[in-house]
Amino acid sequence: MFASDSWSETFQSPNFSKFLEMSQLRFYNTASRSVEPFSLPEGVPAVRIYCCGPTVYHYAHIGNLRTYIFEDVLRRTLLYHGYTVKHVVNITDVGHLTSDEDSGEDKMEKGAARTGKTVWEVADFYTQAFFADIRRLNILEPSLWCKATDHIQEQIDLVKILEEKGFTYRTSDGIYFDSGKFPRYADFARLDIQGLRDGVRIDMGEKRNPTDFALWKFSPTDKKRAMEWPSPWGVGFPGWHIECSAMAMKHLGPTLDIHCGGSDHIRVHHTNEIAQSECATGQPFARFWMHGEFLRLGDSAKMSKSSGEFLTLDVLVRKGYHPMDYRLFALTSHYRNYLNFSFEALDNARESLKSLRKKTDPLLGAGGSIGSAKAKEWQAKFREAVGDDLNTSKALGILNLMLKENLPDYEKSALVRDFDTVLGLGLDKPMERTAP
RNA sequence: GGCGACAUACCCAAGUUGGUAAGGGACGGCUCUGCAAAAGCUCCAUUCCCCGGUUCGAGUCCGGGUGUCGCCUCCA
Repeated sequence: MFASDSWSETFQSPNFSKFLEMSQLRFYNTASRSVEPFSLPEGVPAVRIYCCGPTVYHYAHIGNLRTYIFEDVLRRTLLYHGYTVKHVVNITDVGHLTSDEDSGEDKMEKGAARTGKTVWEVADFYTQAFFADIRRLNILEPSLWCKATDHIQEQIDLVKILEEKGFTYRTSDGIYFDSGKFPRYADFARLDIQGLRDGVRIDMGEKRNPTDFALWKFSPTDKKRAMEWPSPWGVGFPGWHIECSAMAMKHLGPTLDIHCGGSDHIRVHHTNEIAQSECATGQPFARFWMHGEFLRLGDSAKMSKSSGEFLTLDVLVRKGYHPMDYRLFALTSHYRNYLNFSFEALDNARESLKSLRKKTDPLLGAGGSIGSAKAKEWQAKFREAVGDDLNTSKALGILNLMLKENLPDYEKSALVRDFDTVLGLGLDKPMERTAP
């Protein structure tokens, strides 16, 4: 072995093994606050993913949609890396109150009051509107959509288990989870329990701990709720958090591989899901927790449904943008970073998609497969970028560079199709733009 | 007030374990048409909020400062 071998070493084993290592999927796990290699436990045939879905009391705004795009890219990346995926998303159509203190209004009833419809009509209307958004954004349908109101019995059963194991107590308005009996309660969100206790603003009411939450709420005595069910504890409705645990475990088993949601869910919702699920089963609830960061608005407008004004996909379409413009916009940044939304930025994305399509459309007719070493290299780069905690921004850069590369059209065509299985920009078929 | 995040060109944005700033859009220039547009080509950060420090070498590490934002109320 000569010293001059350094050149050939570059193409031999040390780097090849490094390449294999690098092509391993890596995801940021909120539970550990670090990027970890992802793989499936022995004997598990499919990746079990549960994503917190919409509360269907209003339209989804573009911030919500950003999270679903992130989850879609995750799903597509797992498929791209050869995994089978069992993906469950819930539709919250009952029990989500406007406050985590278990004292606010029911969002569904609020939606009904606003629109003059029944809660069931409201749920159906916004569920359909949500599905329409999902389709327009080219988001893959989950393996299963599940509605909270279709799983009332499962939720009651889960509360019963918690009751039998001594994790619950009764107050005048419901059955509560006693977070004081789950020592690891604060760990996931790294909560400062003492600080919460000291916080003057929290009105505990009959709760034993500030972090306790309702598992089952009793219907008010003075009026009849539109949605209520009998239970061993009295007529009422399930608390918001219990639905996710009940449905996730029913459809995916006691332990999930990945649980997703928006970053706002870390502190309360997911912390509560972990507490109630792990207390019920004695097993870890999710191996990976992945959270999408918020979209931010440049100035005055707030991404808050509560404020009454927010941007929906429909609004963007009415302004002449194509849903894929928004998808590309979302893909330009990393899902764990804030993304600043402005119409100037969206214009950028639109122009960017136009010029991208100018390069890829002529390739549409060219069939072919990825054969040459050079093409395989581009594929490996893309695969590594997207597998590195979903670095879509980098992946987009690779797409652009690849298109400039000197490769035969049939290979470029094959690569575009290949990349688009993850990007989901619809580059594999023509796109018509109605607006100017 | 408490806790936390972020700060890269006109805009969006990537940047593994420090090794000498991806990509996209806009703008400008050029080519071809030429009324214009379209299209193609090309240019575009000696520099990463500021000040110190460690280092042969820092956007990347450490300390301090400034700024923006978020959470502690509802939000994906």
